[in-house]
Amino acid sequence: MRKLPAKLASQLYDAAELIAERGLDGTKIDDIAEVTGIPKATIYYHLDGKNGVLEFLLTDMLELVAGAVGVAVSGPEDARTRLEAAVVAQLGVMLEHPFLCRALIGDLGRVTRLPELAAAVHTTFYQPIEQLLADGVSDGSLRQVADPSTVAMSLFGAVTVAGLSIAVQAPLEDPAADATRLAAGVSELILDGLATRSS
Amino acid sequence: MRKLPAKLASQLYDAAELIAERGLDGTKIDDIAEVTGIPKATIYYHLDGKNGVLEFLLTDMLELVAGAVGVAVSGPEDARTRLEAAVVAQLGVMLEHPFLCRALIGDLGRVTRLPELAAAVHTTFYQPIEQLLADGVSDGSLRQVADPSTVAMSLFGAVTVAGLSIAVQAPLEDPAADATRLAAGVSELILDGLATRSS
Amino acid sequence: MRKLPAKLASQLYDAAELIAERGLDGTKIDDIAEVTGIPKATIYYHLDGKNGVLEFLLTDMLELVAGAVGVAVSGPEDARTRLEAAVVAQLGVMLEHPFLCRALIGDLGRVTRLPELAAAVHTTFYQPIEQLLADGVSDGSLRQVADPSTVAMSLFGAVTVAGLSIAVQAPLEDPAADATRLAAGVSELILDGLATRSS
Amino acid sequence: MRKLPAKLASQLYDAAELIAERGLDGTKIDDIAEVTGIPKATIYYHLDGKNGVLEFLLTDMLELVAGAVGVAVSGPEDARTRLEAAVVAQLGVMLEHPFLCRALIGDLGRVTRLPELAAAVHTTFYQPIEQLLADGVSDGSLRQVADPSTVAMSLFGAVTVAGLSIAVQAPLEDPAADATRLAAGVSELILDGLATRSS
DNA sequence: CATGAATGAGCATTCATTCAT
DNA sequence: CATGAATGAATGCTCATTCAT
Repeated sequence: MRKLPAKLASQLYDAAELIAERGLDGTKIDDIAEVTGIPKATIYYHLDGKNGVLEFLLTDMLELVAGAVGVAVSGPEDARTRLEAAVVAQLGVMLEHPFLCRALIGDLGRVTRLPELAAAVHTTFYQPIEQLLADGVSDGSLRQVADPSTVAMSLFGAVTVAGLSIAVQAPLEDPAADATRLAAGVSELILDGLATRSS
Repeated sequence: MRKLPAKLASQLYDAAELIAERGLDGTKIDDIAEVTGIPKATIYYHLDGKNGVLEFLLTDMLELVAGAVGVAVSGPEDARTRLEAAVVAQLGVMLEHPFLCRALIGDLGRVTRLPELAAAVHTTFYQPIEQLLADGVSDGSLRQVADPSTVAMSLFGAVTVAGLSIAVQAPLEDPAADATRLAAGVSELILDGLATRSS
Repeated sequence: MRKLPAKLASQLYDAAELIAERGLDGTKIDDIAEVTGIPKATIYYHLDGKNGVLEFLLTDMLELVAGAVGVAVSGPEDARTRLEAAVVAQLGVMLEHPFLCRALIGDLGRVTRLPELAAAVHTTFYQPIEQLLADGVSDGSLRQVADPSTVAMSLFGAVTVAGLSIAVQAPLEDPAADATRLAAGVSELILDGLATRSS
Repeated sequence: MRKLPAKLASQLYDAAELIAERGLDGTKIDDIAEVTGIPKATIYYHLDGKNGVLEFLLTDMLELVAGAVGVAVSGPEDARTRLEAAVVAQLGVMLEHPFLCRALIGDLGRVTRLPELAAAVHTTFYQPIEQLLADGVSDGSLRQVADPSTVAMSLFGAVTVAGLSIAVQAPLEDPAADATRLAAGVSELILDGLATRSS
């Protein structure tokens, strides 16, 4: 599992759509070899089998998300603002990589079973939210909730599912714009809630 | 694909854990035959192969969810109250059937590829929410949001992921209680939001 | 293997085309059940499985051939004339039952492996010819050949293959007429040979 | 379906007897793998499944026959002589490869269903005869017959069935000698016929 | 380094056959 | 007698993976 050459890496991305469409089990190494143009044995030479391909692809995307969200989260603003930024960041990456995104979710079971990926998913998606929640209580920009853990999970779900629902659709014209719009809708929900204010 | 006898149906449920744990592709028909006690050929006689098993199992759960949510949604109360009830209902069924639930999510990609299931998922989970959102605006119990479709999706995500995060854990002591608690946390988020009120 | 009711027998013939087309191994009992309209289990009740179906069908045809050839062979005429009549008779039955005929030949290997059928084929096709050859020498209507056994085999081949080549073709308009014409050609060959007479 | 290595090809011939004895359907790929010593998966790598094996085997034999008959047919002699030579040639190859020969006939139905084989059989066996018939009329060495097509078919049958009847028997001591003897008998029939000459 | 060739291990699916009613 | 339901047994084929070159 040496660090694979940039050229191969880029070719490998062509497999994401396949995997998103059919799942990893429904995708033969031969198929991957065909769409990427990389000989089957060469894939094996550089990566650790089929799971290795998925791992490579997703690790890559997770790093992207982690990076973008990391930046958003570590800004100087109050937690509420940073939360909004984080939502935009996550959705931005998701919509830029819809196939990877779908591959990740479509094979969530398998991802769960690959220890490294499972951990990375947790670190990438869930932890920053939890942190922001705590920060928000400290700086007064977010409410104290009764069950922060549940809320963090729900937040993650709210953002991710919204992103997915778009990612499943045909190639987007302008992913960045879509991400912003989507983020606005999601943020509205998670910040203000749905209930009407009695007063 | 005749309507399979009640006895077989009940036996078939014993396969859910297996599928949840390993994914459908990681589960051999032989394994299913073994844990359920149904001869392999008999499974094939009644169902359409491995996918058929999953389809049967999930269809069943979706009907359960649809039923429970349907009751909650069609009550006489205002939309906000019904929304809360729906959340409780969905989480209730999810926590009662954690394995089916995990199977559903772990193989989400496949579920998407099985047309009937995909449609059922949509009808079961998403549509009632969308309806409630509209109702709430009418009866004044819920805010008008800028992008109802995105919000509905997010809501669905918030509830479902929260439920899943619990379902993944070891067998629950008291699913009903957990569902109620979880629902409270989720409802708090989706109704009131996270932002502190300036006034 | 009781004597099966006439109605079933007639229905069973509808399976001949299937078997001719796909071979017995390529034909599922379910297929046979479907085209004949006889429930699968009923076929088993009356016949001895799949081979039983073939055996029934072919036995029937062999009896027909045996009968027709038998009549031709046992006439009062000289052997040469009776040989011609036998050729007409065999071809007549073959062309009347092209599907059975093709089934017989197409699965010749299997037929060979079913002892009763193998014997019946020998008795039906080969023995009468051998007998006529001997008769002809006695009554002076046929030449004495060096190797009667080989010649009998060749004769059988000449007649049968000619018949088959026609049977394979689309349904015949007038099987009897075709048989007569075909028989004339074959008889010309086997009686007069191809060589030009030097004197 | 790459051109398979000579070594494999030769090993594959060991499967002919099996197929001849049991038919292709009665022969498991595992059996073929065992007798040939070629791993099952390797057979699949080089050939197109079970049918592929038969196709390879028979194609090979047909080429042999075609070659031998081709030589006989294209000699400088008159058509009658060449016809005799062709008969010897065909029978020669048949008796040298009794198993292939039996496989061909035992699964004749299947052969018919494999387009390439069907065409090859026609080209190999039937066409040369038809040609010779025409040549013979031209050079005066063979009689003009009323229905050349039927006669060609019969000839083909006469030769082939005679060959088969021998091929079915246990391994021959001296195939070449047998072929010659057999050919003599067959040629006697097809050249001179059976009828006694009135004068 | 890269890869064409080869293969071990695995498994879903089929289907003939049985038998209780 | 006839048959719908059930299943034991069998097998063709796939595919991830290896390795010699």
